[in-house]
Amino acid sequence: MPKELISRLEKFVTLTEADRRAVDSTFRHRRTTSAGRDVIQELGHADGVVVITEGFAGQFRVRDDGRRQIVAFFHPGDLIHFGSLAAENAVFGVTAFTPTVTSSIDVDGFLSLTTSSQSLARAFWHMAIEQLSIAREWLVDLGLGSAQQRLAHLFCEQHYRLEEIGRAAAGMVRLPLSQRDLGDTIGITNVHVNRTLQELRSAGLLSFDGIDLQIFDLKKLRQIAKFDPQYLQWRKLG
Amino acid sequence: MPKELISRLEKFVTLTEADRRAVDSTFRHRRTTSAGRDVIQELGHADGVVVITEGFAGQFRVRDDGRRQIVAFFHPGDLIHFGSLAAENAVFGVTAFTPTVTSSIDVDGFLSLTTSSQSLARAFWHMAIEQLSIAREWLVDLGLGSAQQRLAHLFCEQHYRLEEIGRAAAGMVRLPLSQRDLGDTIGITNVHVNRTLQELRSAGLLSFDGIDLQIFDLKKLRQIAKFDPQYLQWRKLG
DNA sequence: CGCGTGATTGACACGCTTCAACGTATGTGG
DNA sequence: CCACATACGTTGAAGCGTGTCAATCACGCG
Repeated sequence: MPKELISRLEKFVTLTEADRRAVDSTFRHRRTTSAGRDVIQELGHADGVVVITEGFAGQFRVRDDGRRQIVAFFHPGDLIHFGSLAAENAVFGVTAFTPTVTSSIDVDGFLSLTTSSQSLARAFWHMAIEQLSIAREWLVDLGLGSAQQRLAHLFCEQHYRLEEIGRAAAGMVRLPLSQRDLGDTIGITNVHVNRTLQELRSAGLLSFDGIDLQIFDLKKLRQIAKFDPQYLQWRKLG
Repeated sequence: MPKELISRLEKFVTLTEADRRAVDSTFRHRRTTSAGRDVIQELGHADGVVVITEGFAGQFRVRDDGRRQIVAFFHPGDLIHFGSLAAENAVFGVTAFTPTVTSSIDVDGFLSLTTSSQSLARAFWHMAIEQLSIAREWLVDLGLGSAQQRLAHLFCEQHYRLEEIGRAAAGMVRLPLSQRDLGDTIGITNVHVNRTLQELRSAGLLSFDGIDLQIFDLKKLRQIAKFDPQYLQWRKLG
């Protein structure tokens, strides 16, 4: 089933046919979630290691006062949850921005998978470390960037990641996020997102309508964003 | 050597004597770094998986304009680098706030270690996921918190983590950070850190002199910080 | 057609930054 | 032992980026 996962793993290592079959036969529990629903409930009991195979989802926390912070975006092939490998309950929820398909595996099965093949172990480690790397890059962004810079950085990263998995065409990517969603990600209000978007638009850098993002001047946008994709690049190993 | 690492691993799983010996014999390359120096060079070539066994260090990025963002703090037992498990070069540096001792292991050795024992695999996975969890908690903090709340949160987390490894006594922990360091962590200027510290101090919540942090009213501080240690708590497995 | 959700705009308020000055402690070389 | 340098902490005043509040607009849907 999860060919999206397999091709992601092969970003990091070369898999044998046996590796591929092993992944294919263990990630079984398939589930679909419609847009607007939660794939993982915040504070809900969530077991297993979960991968997203189709759709677009975001990891978030909601505070008592209703304010929300999005801490990650997930595209096909991304691991969205590490189940009871980690805590009993999920401390972050995951919501589906589009209809989403996920596959999961229980933790013991996951550990068997990674102990049976060093290639798989290495590949899954890479995937986790990549997420850590992305989260820390976001920290740099939130800590040092202006609203404009943060928004540009977000767009650059999503564009890069979507292109990497073959979902970008001529600078165009699908990014179905409201201005509120964007604000909840980069830590500013939806009102200010609106104004900041207008700046980027009127500078001729991009167009964005809440669904599709079209980048006209990638080089300049990356400059504004101080976006250097090194944190998303890895050497592939045997 | 790395008994700090072993006791950290045992936060997550019960290790066998063989597991302990395996860890003990593989993490060998011992290195010391004096305060103020970098344990890992930003953009430098850095191989191996590295654990800190003594001291206090921070992971950071410095931008062209000289501004710095600290993205993680490391205490004894923490993994501070995943070497070529990840990218060729480190995209974040790690600097020593106190004299620091680290042990490292080459990546192949690390993978052998984790494929040889499911307990060890599970424990190391937990350690990585815990770091991911912390990074995302920081994102929530930076995205939603005021200066006061962020500073309080930082203090609460460091206190919790230090207490966990037996380095807190009666609300007192060693935290040798300048006001600039604090600001570079929570994304505000050193000037504003100063003012914010005064608020917390004059509210009778804590005292801090750049070296020692003494918390007088943990409950109220956590309330201000909206600090819930759940993201640092894990169930221990056989 | 009427409603709800999201986008847009304007006016005003405020938290934090910036800049600059000054204090204090520590260390160093003459 | 003093002169000086350096690093960090503290304080004040002014400016700016972003938040807040509120109104209006645009669109899709039942």
